[in-house]
Amino acid sequence: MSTKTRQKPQRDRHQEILEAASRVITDRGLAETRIQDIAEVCGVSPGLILYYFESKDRLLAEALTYANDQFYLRTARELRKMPSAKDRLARVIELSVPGLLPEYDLLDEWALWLEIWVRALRDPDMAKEREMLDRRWVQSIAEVIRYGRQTSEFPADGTDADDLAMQFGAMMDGLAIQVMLNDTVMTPKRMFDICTDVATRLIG
Amino acid sequence: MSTKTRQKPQRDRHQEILEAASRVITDRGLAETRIQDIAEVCGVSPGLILYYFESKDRLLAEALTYANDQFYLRTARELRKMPSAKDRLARVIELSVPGLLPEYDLLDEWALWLEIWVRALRDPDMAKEREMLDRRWVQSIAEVIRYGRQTSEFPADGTDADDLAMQFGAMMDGLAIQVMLNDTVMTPKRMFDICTDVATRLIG
DNA sequence: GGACCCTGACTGAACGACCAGTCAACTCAC
DNA sequence: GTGAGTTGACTGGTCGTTCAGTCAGGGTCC
Repeated sequence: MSTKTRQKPQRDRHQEILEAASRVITDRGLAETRIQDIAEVCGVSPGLILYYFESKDRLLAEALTYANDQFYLRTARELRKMPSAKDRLARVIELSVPGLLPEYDLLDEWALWLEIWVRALRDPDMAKEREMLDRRWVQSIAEVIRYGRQTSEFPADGTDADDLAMQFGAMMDGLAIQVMLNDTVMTPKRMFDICTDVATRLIG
Repeated sequence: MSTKTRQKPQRDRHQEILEAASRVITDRGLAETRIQDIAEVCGVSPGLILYYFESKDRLLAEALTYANDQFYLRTARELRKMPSAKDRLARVIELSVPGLLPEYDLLDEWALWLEIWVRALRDPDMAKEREMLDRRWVQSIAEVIRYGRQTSEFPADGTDADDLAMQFGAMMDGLAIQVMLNDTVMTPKRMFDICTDVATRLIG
């Protein structure tokens, strides 16, 4: 919508800074991220960053989960619109393979996960946050399974949907790490094939 | 326990520093590791660290893989001595669960893996090194499987041993991340049970 | 055996680069 | 005019790296 006050009130600086920060973190890595870098991406002075966030540390912590949060919300919305459980599952797999879909920055998403994990090692708050993000994602895989069993697309006699989702998710995490790190053997396509194959065998 | 008498030609400073460095990295994290910290653990001046290593960066890179290398060699030796393939597999699982065995510092091993991954994201040399370490480990799982099929402890009609080892290894990686990060649901015991269960179903 | 020198491990003060966080001053919409 | 938003120079501290110098042991020559 058009506004006469075209500059400031419209622009959400808080969010803008979070986006810039997660951009810089994916590019440079958490440890090499400087306030100056974030300010430059925003086209703003370094002082302003500290005007909106009480410290660099807090900003980085928020930025780490921000991008993942956005990704989850987008994906959950997308999945809900698909009528077929098989399509939903296929989409989940596609979205879990780093670098498979060029239109998504899945490599970036995964790079942020790595940084979250490292930080969670020594920051209990981040550890809690990670668990929440992870649980939520595994939960939505489980829901796809339950949905498919309900619509009879998947056989209903298998393992508990939550356990299945958890094991399947763990395997995808492990594979994604290899793909993300440019493993010569584990290419995006290979990971996709493996996941599809395992899904067919375990889920339906 | 170290006396200030300087005469040990036996003492390998290079190795001593690598051990101190990986100790500090596991305690403080790669990003928070200072040369001063490493020097203190060695009971030595900061200058000496740079006397043995051309830069902090090189030292850290070496230290990251050093501990994992030691772990692998120790484990490979141990496995070779066990006559039963089932015992070997059980041991591999035990050794893959962070925090399960108090006598091993498995949490430390895994914390170093995380740091290796993050560094490998932007350091091609480290990426190559990681792939080598990973491949070696998966390979030794595959060998356990092949060994068990040879001794008829495992059924021989299953999937290709290398593929199996790779999928199984990936799942353990994913689960280990959760355990390592103090997930409330994924405890060491639960991971162990899941791995044992999956191993029984997939391998034998 | 002792005087001398050489080597190299080791020290720690000093340097300089870098950077998070502060703050006084400025802008501009209301 | 007020105050939220914004600037950018500045401060204080940290830390990697350098380097001139110390010191102990061993070799060599007399």
